Amino acid sequence: MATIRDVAREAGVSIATVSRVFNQAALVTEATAQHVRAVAARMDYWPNSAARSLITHRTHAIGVLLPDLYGEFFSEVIRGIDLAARRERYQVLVSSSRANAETIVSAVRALRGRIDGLIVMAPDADATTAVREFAARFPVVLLNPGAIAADFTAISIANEEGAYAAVRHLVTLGHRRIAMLTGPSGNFDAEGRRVGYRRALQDAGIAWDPGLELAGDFSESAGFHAASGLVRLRPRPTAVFAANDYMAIGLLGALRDADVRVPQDVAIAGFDDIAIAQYLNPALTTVRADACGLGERALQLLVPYARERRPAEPHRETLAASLVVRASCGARQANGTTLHPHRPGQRASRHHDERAAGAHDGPQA
Amino acid sequence: MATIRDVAREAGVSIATVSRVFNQAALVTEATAQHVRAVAARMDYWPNSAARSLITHRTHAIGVLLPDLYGEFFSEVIRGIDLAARRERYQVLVSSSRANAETIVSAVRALRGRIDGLIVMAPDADATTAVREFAARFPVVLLNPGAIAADFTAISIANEEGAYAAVRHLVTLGHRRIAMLTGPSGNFDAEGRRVGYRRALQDAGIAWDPGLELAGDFSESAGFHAASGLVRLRPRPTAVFAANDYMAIGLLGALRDADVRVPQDVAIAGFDDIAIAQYLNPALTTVRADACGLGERALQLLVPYARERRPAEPHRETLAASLVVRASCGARQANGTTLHPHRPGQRASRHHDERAAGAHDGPQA
DNA sequence: AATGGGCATGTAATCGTTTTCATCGGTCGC
DNA sequence: GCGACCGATGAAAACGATTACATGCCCATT
Repeated sequence: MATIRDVAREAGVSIATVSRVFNQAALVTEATAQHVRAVAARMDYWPNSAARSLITHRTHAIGVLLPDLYGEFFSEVIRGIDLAARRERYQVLVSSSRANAETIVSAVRALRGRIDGLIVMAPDADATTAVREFAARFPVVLLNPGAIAADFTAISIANEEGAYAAVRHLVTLGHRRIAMLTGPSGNFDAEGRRVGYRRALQDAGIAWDPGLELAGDFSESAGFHAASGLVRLRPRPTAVFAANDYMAIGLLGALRDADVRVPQDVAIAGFDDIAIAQYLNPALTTVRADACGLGERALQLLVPYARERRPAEPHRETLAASLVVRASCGARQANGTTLHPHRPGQRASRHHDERAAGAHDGPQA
Repeated sequence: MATIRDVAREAGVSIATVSRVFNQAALVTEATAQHVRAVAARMDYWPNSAARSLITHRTHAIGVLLPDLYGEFFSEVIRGIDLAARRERYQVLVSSSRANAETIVSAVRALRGRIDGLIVMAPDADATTAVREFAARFPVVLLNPGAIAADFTAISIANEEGAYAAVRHLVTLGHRRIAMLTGPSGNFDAEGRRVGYRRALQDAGIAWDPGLELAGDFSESAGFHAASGLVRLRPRPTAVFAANDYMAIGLLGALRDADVRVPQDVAIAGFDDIAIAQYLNPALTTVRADACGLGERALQLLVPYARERRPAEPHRETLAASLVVRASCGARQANGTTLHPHRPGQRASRHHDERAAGAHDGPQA
């Protein structure tokens, strides 16, 4: 592989000149520049990034730390980050880890020196505290952290408002006995959604019943298993708000097996609007969380700090989550499972149905 | 940030010794080593990877080039790669690009010097030729390339055998008029599946009817739109094999709107076994392609070459694809949409139903 | 004609490692 | 008791770029 020295010799200039040509930095005669570029192209030269980052202290790469590379939500987040990174000409180094503090610290350590900034998905307190110290002297943006991360730069989904909108929708349809299938305790998203659920009940003048909060863990099987507990409740709830779509899907499957009709016997709403939500039968009413946009925005936020390699200043942003009304709650569109495909693409194109009641419809947090 | 020099001074040894301690390479007294490690830990020292790779010519990172970061298949592939990379202590640099040759070349160029090896998803001829030259002098593993990539190291899904198994299943159920919803022309996966479809018909003594091959592009909307053409065919096909699950899902949605019953009026089979296939109504009979395993295996294959930085020797591997029988084809499990959730996890755990008829059941290719 | 300024280019120091080779005790064999 | 050897450590030369500073050169100004 040709080095800058080879190119310089071949082009009859000094290495400084070659360097300048490749950094469009300074004043080089256009003629010289063109000549150098031609020689470099002929020799198939490209600056060695290790040498470059050794002296500049910049890698032009950002790291992404995720609790686990599983499920559509994460993959959409990565897609958003990648999209924005391509625009900004940054490389993306992904690293998943079990969500415990220890592995996060070791992952951060392994990334050190390879990246200019870091995006961390911090779904619980453990993850947040693990990067706290690091973030004090390095550009870090957190995704969906809880309130404890007040001194970070962070961006989150409007969990509470989204959940509020979903539950209010159920209330509007006449439901009074509304159960919730919660996410794992300690998970910030899960907590936010639970809070939104309770607030919506309260605002509707419905007394909160702890017996109606069924414990889940965001997995399909949790939704599946929750069904048996659900149908045993007396009186049986007429509606269920699941903290995410996967659980709603599991629940839907189990209810079908148990011959409980949705939405006639029980209305169901989820959260996330994963791609298949609209293809379920009945199509799932859910809250759309723009995971891709979340990733994109996180990178945008990070880049200026990454460029200067200074810790990000505390700043919080929230991405609206909007309610998507479909058939599973029995709203007027109940029979209108009509799909409106457009935007053809490779493998999976994403279609968006009619949106209703944005998160902003809910009361201010 | 402390450098090796600081640690050496503080520990009262030379930098060579510190370096040796961190590379567990050579003979250093255990006492010295412990002391150095203690000092390093106290100073929060970690070797600078740029300096390291400048001199060793190794980055301990591998690149992943995907046509687009969209859809579950890709995200599962990345997950597999990440899983294996973590075991091998390699970092993963992901880079998506439109699948045309030009952007692939520029992506490869941007990755150069940052990675020790590269995994390329090469769904068509363009992508394959674009990396051909590069692969001659750099470790590259291709994912799902077509036959033209004979001189590469590559690993693929048994598209043809999987499709064969699916169509044979339909034949076994008594179907004679079986349509296929194809993938984009030029796409290797799509081609392989089409070939498997035709061969299964031929082996069953069913004449091939070009009118039964409906053009699709792997998107849900393609499946949706194909429905109208399908129901207009006379006599109407009694079964449809869709080249991937997304199209099967779109088709399912459209047929529901058109009041065509599945599987009673039309049986449907897909390909990929995406996570939600089992939750559809009816649950989708499909071919399980182990995307995660594909990614894992690709990394395993790549690592030895990456370590030595020598081009991979041509070697091809095929990952079996197995038929998963569910209700959408009306097999005996038709009413048995029972789910068997297990393996609870974060967000999305993946459940596997009973498998039947592995790809190996099909005749040898 | 001498001086100064600006612009293009070159020289050399530097980034933080790894690694070759030299050095230096100490032990062993005789 | 002495040379050979061996095992631990150190000194210094890479690796391939960036960039501060020095150096000419040319032209304009006086």
